[in-house]
Amino acid sequence: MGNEKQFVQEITPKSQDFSEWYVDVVRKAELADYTTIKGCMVIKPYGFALWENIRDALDKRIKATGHQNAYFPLFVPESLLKKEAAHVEGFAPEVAWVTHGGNEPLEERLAIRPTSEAIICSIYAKWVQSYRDLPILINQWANVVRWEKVTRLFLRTTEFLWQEGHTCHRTMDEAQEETLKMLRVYQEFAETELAMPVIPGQKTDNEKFPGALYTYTIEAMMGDGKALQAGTSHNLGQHFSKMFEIMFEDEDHVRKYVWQTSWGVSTRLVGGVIMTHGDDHGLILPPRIAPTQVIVVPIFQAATREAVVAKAGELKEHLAKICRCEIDARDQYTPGWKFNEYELRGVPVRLELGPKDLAKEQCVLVRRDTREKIFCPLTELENRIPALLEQIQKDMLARARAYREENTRTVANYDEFRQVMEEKRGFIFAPWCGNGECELKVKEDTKATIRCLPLDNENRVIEAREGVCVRCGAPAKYNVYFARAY
RNA sequence: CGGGGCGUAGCGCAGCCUGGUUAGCGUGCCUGCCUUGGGAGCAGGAGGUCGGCGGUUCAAAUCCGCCCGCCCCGACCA
Repeated sequence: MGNEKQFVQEITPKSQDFSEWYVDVVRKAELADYTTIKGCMVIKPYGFALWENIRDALDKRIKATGHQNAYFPLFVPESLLKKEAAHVEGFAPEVAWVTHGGNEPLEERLAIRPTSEAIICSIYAKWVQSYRDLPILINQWANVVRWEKVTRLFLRTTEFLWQEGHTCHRTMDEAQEETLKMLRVYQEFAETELAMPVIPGQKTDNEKFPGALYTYTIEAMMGDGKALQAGTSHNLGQHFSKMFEIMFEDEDHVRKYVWQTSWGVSTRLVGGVIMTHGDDHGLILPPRIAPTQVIVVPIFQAATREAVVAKAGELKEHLAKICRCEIDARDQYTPGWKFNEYELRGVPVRLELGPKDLAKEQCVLVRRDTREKIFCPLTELENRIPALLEQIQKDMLARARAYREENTRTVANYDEFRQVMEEKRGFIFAPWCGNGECELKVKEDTKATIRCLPLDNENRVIEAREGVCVRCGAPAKYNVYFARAY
């Protein structure tokens, strides 16, 4: 165990410095690294494989709900970006501009998209003529650029990858239905695939998207008790359609503006997965998105090498048909080294096979999440592995949910609110009067913001029937989640 | 963008205060032997514009100035 102690020193313990722990894990698990460009990271093959799995799982859901993928330009002419006032105001400080083409100054400078509402709306205006053209249900996977002052690997980088859905509808009700449908898609996706429990809710006016009528969010709790906005879905109303003149002639011969939505999640989710599940040994990846689900580590001496490696290779070939399975038979690394390496990388299950196992026709399975060892007859592997992966996925979600519940508190008064936010962090579920000024004051006092107004099963914001605002004492309108956020 | 910390081999660091041979240590890397059930051992070897630019000096990793990057804490954001 002395060796383990030494190894663990390579990663800053979570409890000692969560931020350092996070950076250590990202870099040592080879998810990403810094580059020579400020705020821009390189997503390394292992990190990108993880992102691809996340992307593919979500892409299936986006298509299953009737959307099609398309691709729009990277550049947004300044005149387009400026059309929607709140929108341009919100994004102005973080827009990167292209001013030259080769050596020639451009007549009009081009924004590199911080988000694509402007460019997409300008094109939708040409596509929509009749109510028969609606709805338009399009998604794009793209990179966007936001000139952030403070960046963090995956959580906030200057350039990041995401998907952005952009839809047009005939009525307000239809747009609202779409907005909430996609919010629930995000929730189901986060919980099923990422094992990341989230709270779906509505953003306050202070926190909503620039240009949106309503913004909805899924909020997750990270291992340090801070909140992560893991996805957003906006009802854009007619703000953009009016500015970009996206109009259709309805059945009643009246020309009307379309009702729009947009919704997105980004590579930030990778950061969320790390901070939801990781421990002092490194990453813990949910099986459904783990690039490698089972790593086979053969253990051998010179005399047993041939037999063990042959059998291990056979097992790997067999398992590769039912899961993402790899083998590491390199002999320049000891088994112990490999154990630590694959734990650091968060591989859900390790399969050890040594001479003793071979004699008994069994192997050792080790769960990454609990580090529990399980002896398994080789003949049962085919059944045990899928069940074990499912069990790990389920347990990870349950564990994350339990952690969130433990760290979600109610408080008796504002003094206690401040104390909890200072000492324990986590979420505070508290009554609020609905006044934005009150919200800002809380932020000033405690750095906590209202993460969301939670929704009931009918997707309605839950109104408070009793109680008074945790800060001002006025009658409460809503019960909301407060937290410090990433 | 303000306050603090850091920047020396792939990674982790010492050296800097008090300038002076060929810049060192651990680990990793390469070669060979040997090993392999929780980051093994021995021998040999390669690897550095000391973050960048400028200044002071006979002489700068070391002193001074400016800039860049990363981390932490605050103001803004997926």
